[in-house]
Amino acid sequence: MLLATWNVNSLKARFARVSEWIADVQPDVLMLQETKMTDAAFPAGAFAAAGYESVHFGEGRWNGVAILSRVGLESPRPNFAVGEADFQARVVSATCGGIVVVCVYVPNGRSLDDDHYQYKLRFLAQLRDHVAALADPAGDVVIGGDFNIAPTDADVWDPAALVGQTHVSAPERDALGRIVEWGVRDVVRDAHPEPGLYSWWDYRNGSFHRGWGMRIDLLLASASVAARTTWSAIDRNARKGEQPSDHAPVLMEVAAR
DNA sequence: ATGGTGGCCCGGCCA
Repeated sequence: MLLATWNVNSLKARFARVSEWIADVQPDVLMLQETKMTDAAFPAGAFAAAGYESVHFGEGRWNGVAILSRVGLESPRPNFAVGEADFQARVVSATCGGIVVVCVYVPNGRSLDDDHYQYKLRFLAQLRDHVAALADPAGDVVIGGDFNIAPTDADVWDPAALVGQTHVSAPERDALGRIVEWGVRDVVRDAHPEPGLYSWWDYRNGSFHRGWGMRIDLLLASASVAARTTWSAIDRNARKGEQPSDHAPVLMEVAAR
């Protein structure tokens, strides 16, 4: 079973590229972030024609998350299962092929002194509680998405350039750590210890070609899924070419139980 | 590295 996550930075702008990528890669489960569309605008029919059930949780201009699956899609759930509903469309969950799939678009944070950064930290705490309410760490769970956090300094091109900024600060890394401690592993990092592995590059300054990237899109799997993960990768080729997203898809292959 | 891009939608926000 091939699972993937991709921040597409507008599904409307990226629909052709996403469709081509799906046809080429044939993922069984695909988590999308930043669809930037309403539920009414979500092209569920086109995905159904390609063999995928889907659930979309959108708001329109910003955010928006979705799960596509061709191995079944049960118990679709927009937003958080515990606490107050988030005011933005940033998390959607479902069970696909026996795996509890949580697709998340974590707030950016903007800057450490911004209210949005405090929102990011609250969001991460609630995400941990959400996952704990929906799933058992002894079961099959994958939390995938754009976390807007580089877990360690090995996940950024130049740690010195980012001191004092979001994505690398200790509080957000700790908040991510509390999700990991609940019972998931960063399967891409487990398989690829080398530095220079990134999933996002700023559109500005030729960052992609200069290698100025960060690994902020993650696939976090429970122990049983991680143990059956046979392959994982970041498809940086998808960051090339005409009208790319600023994020690359991240993939993992899981053997049957 | 503090913005030279790109998405929303059409001036300004967001990443």
